[in-house]
Amino acid sequence: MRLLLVEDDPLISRALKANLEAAGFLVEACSDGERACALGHDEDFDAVILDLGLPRLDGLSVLKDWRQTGRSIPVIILSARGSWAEKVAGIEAGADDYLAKPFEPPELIARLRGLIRRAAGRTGNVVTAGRLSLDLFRATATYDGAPVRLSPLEFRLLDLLANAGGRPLSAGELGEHLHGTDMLDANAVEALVARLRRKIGAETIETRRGFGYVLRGLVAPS
Amino acid sequence: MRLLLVEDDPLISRALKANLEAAGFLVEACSDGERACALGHDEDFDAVILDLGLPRLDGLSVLKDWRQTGRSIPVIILSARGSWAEKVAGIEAGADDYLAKPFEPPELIARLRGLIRRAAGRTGNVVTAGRLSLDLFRATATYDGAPVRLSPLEFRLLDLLANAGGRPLSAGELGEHLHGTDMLDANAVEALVARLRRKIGAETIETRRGFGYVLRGLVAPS
DNA sequence: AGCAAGCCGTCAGCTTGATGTCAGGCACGT
DNA sequence: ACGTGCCTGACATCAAGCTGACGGCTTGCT
Repeated sequence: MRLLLVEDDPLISRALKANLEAAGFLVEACSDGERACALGHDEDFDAVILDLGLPRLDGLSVLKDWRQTGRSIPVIILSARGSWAEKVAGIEAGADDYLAKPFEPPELIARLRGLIRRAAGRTGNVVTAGRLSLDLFRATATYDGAPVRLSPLEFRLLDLLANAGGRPLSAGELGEHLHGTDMLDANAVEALVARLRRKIGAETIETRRGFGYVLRGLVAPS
Repeated sequence: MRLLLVEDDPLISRALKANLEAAGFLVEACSDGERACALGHDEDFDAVILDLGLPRLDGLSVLKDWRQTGRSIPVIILSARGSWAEKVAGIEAGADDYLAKPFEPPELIARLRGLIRRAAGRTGNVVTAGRLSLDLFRATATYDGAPVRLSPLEFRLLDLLANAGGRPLSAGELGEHLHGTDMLDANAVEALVARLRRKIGAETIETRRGFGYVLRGLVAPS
């Protein structure tokens, strides 16, 4: 988990960095708005902690710039001022969360985890659908956090559903894509689905009679 | 924008509801955990405002239940207690945001807008006709925001009407297009329409005696 | 090689929801 | 008022899907 910490007060920055690293994050710190803006564009972070009072370029402006150029990194805003008008401005600028100083590091960490978990569904190789999460790159799956052993076909089936973005895929379609050459018999797919359901929970794969199968609770990867 | 407001204090609930409605939200209020849980499962909301201290079923439990069963509705938690341990628990249970009482309604509204905007993610090609909306991509429909289960033929029937751009389609025409090969009996179409009306509201499909059927309040997709 | 384990296509029986049909009942246009 | 055209509740069918069982195969280990 790689974080960008943008905070001009060196004391706070250092303390926070230590805290976050202790929590297992990889932290990149920077202290002015322009550099933050550039880093946000050039590198990939799982989340950003953004202070509002910054030299050279205000935090809100940095955020707006990212959002306007399509960067969708999760951003949590820090501010010394606790007025709700501030918060509103931050959220409207596209922040994903807001935290007023002073705050307890554990809260920040919890919020970061929440943000990252939620953002994971739409970024990179991890897709979540309800209690299931798939790492498409490493070909692994977890259910309720516990790893699940999936056979190759089972995994590809889930992969297809996950990448369908909510469109129901019929047994026919699935069979076609699963078995490159000939179409797999529809019943074979049904059997596969049955076996999968036993592993990852029946509710995860929803049947839409006449349409096909859909992953329930899918966070669309866009 | 349809909201579910879960709050047991009738005073707060009423005031908040008024505020939110003034802000243009459609608000459904309920005051106990079990009902909230059921509503969250059965209907579709754009976001949920969830109080923690609830009779019959605690707010956190409600939230966990939703998350475990794959409901990914944005949830913002309210709590009288402002301890960060509380917040952490809420966020780890899957809340998308947290607000401590007392708070200013405008802040709640701003946060809600932020949440909904972020969750909106992918909408796809959606057609609306009055209180009905059809997602042609996902083959789903909602009526007043609540999901409606449609059979394949029902869905295709609506699809045809939606793409007719206001021209009335006779039972004969519909029967022809619906059943690729032979023409479907006109009465079969009538029966289909009847079933459909029971699901999506009688006023949505208008009968033009002698001409056919039209979707009322259709918004052209192109 | 010999054996056990795991993967996966096929079958057959069963459950459930989808849909065509029928027979009246209602309503609108004249 | 009257006669089509439309609406609908009930029913009969039937296809879509679900499962448990089985057996052929491949893989890995001894």
